[in-house]
Amino acid sequence: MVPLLSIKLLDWFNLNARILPWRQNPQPYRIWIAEIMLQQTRVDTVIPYFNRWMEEFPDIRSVAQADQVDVLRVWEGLGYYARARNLHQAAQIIQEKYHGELPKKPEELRSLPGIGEYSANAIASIAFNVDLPTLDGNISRVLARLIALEAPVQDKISRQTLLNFASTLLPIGHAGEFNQALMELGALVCLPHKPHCDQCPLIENCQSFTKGVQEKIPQKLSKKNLPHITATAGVIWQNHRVLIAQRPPKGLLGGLWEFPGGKLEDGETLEDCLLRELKEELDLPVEIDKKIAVYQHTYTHFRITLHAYCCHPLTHPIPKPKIQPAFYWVATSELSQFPMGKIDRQIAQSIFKESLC
DNA sequence: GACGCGTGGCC
DNA sequence: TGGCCAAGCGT
Repeated sequence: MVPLLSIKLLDWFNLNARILPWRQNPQPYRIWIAEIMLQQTRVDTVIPYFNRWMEEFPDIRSVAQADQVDVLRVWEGLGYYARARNLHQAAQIIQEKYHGELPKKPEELRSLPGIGEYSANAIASIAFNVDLPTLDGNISRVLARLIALEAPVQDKISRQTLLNFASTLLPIGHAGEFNQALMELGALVCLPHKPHCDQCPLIENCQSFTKGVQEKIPQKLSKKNLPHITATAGVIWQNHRVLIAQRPPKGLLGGLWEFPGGKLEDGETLEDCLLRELKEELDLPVEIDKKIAVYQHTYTHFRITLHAYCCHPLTHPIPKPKIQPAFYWVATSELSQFPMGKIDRQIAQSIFKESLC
């Protein structure tokens, strides 16, 4: 027996579902890639990345066989780069352990790097129509409003309550549509701010609307203020080439390339900071020429003001590529081949276009 | 369980 | 314009 609420939701979804690339041709591989890209990322942002990914990597084997630099290059700009590294690793595991086919069992999906509780059930239900509920930000908000859940949805007890509720609503044989319908309703109607309750197919079932508390649910957790750091980076020139370094394989912008530099310490001038960092990282004394630009950027957990300078080496021999940390001297025309975060890409663009220094 | 992890868009 | 996110995962 399918609850009336679920019937209304599925009917609404049939009429209002957006046409999206991964819905046009819902192969398990495409669903998997879409789910990973959509983690913490808007649909409009994902669409061009998804399409380009499918051109570069049409199947799991092509991902597994790719070099990490090519995977990161396609991912550049999408953020949370561990997703790309995990996708790459997962593709290789699928090749070796699952004969190149995405596994269907939720627990096997869950064991792959980058696939957690949400994604395992989302992929199993959407790609393989396994009858399982799942919780993401949208679904949690929609369900919490339906039952006027006052506790934060992140709480363990809340999550269990919402998952149990979802289970009672789940239409057997249609879990994939049901989960997508809840997410779509959350994305298009049951918005975090100013939800469009007048357009909602579930308005008669919504305890929050009845009580007029839909804007207060789900309860928001207070956020901490972001610390602010100042840093420097050097564009070091030698024979019409510049030096770029690869970041450590994990952590912030892991595996991406950057112009070397680092954080400003207490009582240090910007120039002192840059000279110290280049000495520490590269054992390279330089002359600082002129400032290129100052960049402001906000990451998830801190803000940064980065001062970029043109530099020239003072000694020979100049450093040669090593293994980890790797670094290269590259022509400005080659910079686009190396995946970079936002700030370093801006620096690379400006020195390429304007031939600075 | 808390924290680290990107970016672009919104008002 | 700065704060607040937006289809979470790994440690």
